[in-house]
Amino acid sequence: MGVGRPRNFDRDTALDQAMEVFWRHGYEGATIAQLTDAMGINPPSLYAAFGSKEALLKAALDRYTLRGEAWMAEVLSAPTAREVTSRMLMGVAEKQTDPSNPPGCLLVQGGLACGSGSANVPFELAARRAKTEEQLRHRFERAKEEGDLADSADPAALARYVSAVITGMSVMASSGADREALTQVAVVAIKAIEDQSVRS
Amino acid sequence: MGVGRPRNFDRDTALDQAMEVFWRHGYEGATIAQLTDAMGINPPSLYAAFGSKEALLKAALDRYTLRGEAWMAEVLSAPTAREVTSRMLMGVAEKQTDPSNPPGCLLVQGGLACGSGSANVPFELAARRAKTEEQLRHRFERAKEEGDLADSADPAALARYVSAVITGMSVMASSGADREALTQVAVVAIKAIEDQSVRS
DNA sequence: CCAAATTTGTAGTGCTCGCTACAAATGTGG
DNA sequence: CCACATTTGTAGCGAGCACTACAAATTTGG
Repeated sequence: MGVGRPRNFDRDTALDQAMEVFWRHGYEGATIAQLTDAMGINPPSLYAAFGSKEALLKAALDRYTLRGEAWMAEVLSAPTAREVTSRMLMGVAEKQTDPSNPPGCLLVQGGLACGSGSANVPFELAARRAKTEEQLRHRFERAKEEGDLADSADPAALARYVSAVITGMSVMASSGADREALTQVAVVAIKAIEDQSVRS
Repeated sequence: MGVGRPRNFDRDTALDQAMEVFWRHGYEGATIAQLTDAMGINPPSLYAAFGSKEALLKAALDRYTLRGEAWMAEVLSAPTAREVTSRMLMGVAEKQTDPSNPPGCLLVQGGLACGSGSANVPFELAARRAKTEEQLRHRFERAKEEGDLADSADPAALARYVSAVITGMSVMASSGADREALTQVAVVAIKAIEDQSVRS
């Protein structure tokens, strides 16, 4: 099997370091020098292991998604649309101000607008953000079938709304808002969903 | 007065072109070559008139703010907090999908995360976003005094909330959401404010 | 202990970046 | 018509970018 000199770094650990650099500086703002520095490797090792700066970003995004999957499953398993939204937004307020990570969300901080050479990075990030919205939409569709959301409710619109609030909170976090500020936003935002819930 | 060769471009017109480039590509993604191209001038003219790339951005931001001031005044002049929020969010849905501009909001697209050399650009943008939030907060404080918002309402939290929704809508717009999608978000978002309004 | 395979560290590559030196062009005041 | 002041266009500066050629180092298979 393993013929040749073995690599002396762990791929996933290095990826975590790269993730943090992209998170803090964005795709374009992150330089290969910063990345290799944080990852503790040299450029040839980076390119041998990941292929290119953009491929490294995608690998980091995959890992970012993976990291949140368990939490996301728990959020979606809440019994009602209101409770799903509450867990979601409260969790976001907490996670986006977790001091062990850069503030905000990598899928937003990574880059909304890029130079002509990296034009597809914003698309890539948008596509990944859309997945969360889609998961919420499916969950809200179920909530409507279960009679938990009002018949007049529009699951797609509600999912878009929650997704927009999450993104807004993410931007606020990245510009220094603390956990209390984000929690306040979450509390207000949940009221809009309560409004469309069938009271018990 | 005018001694020396006169410049043969209009400062504000050039600024509008620069604004569009920053809006579409972000601060870091916009190159001097793209900017001078769009502005129809050469680099020395740009630097003589504006000083640096970052100073050009600030001048463009000033103009961006100026451009929205009349609309903002009209929004804030609405009679109730609910109506202010409605005009605000509906207007945002419209403006951020106006095909005569790049989608989204320059204060977000300009850059949330930057490389180490442009670290203060995100701060500059955040400070300008905060001004809108502050205007909303003052308006909501007045609404509370006027008995239009419930005694239990927190004007600062509501302003933060509306500001977050605006930012979220802006990101959605920049990644291709159409006017209808944004309007749906606005409609849902307004319900959270209605919830804290004193019914008539 | 040698040959093949792979990674590592050094030291660059060509390119594009923001920015500017310089001289020609174009205006005003005397 | 002549200084003088300012802008313009050309051409290119040093720096930093993503990326890589290359040789030394380190492993396994025979």
